[in-house]
Amino acid sequence: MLRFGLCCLFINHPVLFRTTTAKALSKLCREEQLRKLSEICRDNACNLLLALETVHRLGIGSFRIMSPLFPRMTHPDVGYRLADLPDGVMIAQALEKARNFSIHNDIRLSFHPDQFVVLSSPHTAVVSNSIRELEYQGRLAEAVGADVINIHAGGVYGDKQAALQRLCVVFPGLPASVRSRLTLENDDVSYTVADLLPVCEKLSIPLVYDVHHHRCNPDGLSVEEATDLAGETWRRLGREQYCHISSPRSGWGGGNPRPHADYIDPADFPDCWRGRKMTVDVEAKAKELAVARLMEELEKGGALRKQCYE
DNA sequence: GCATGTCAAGTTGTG
DNA sequence: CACAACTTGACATGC
Repeated sequence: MLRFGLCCLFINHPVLFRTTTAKALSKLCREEQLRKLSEICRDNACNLLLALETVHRLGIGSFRIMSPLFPRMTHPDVGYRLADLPDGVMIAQALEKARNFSIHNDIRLSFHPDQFVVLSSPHTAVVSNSIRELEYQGRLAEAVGADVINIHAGGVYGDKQAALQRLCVVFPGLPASVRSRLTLENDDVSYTVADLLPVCEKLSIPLVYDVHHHRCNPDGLSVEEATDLAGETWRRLGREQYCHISSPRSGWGGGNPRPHADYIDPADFPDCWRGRKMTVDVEAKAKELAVARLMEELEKGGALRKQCYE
């Protein structure tokens, strides 16, 4: 019923994603740049399939694809298109293989653009860069068959409603590949589930509920209420709910609860999530080991609980 | 070889 | 006002 997701990386399996920097690229002529990028993109596209095979073998049902799968693709100086790369065709075929594998084995795929993608910014340059990055992730999501591109609502700039309004104005101008996949996630400093629900309703997009962020940045809703309200945004679109879980590195008593721990404390896993049909991304530094341990512990806990009742 | 500093981008909160 | 925290490890550089 519950499907667990791994975020981007492995710590115990030889699946490595390569990258490069704009600075390093800028020292090369265009032809050399494209040759280098082509190799990296080809390796990463092949490793994506390896990553999916590995999560499938581990019994993990979802995978978040790292944003720089094709590094610096939207960079103003060194950006490029797949068609520009010597191995462009082979790379597209590798993505197609990853797509077929995920469909055949029911592995749900998602993207999570990082903090630089801000649709609520009052600065037009920030917004247009964000749109460019989203377009890139939209094309990628289409190619590999990912159904979610999840972002935060961004900054507040002293007026939350005005910021959310800007986001709403930008949304209809996004390409269909992005609009049909875009989701909003509650964050740990600014936007809560209560803040985002009206926006998600207005735009007809789902809300990704991060329970750790909710605990860091509460809004009066209980975990169960937030889960149900967020769940409704998925249900009415006929889609499977998506949530995030993590545990605080240094516990909940004092200190900063925001940094993520290596593993998930099963006590942080909401009881009301058990047995639901949904995807839960595990945001933990021990990566696939943390997903495996959480799955084990929940099974054990479930069994123990059952014994208690009997 | 190995250690260390660097990396496109935004925003907030702290010192 | 400047800087670290978000999060993050691979790459590039320099010894």
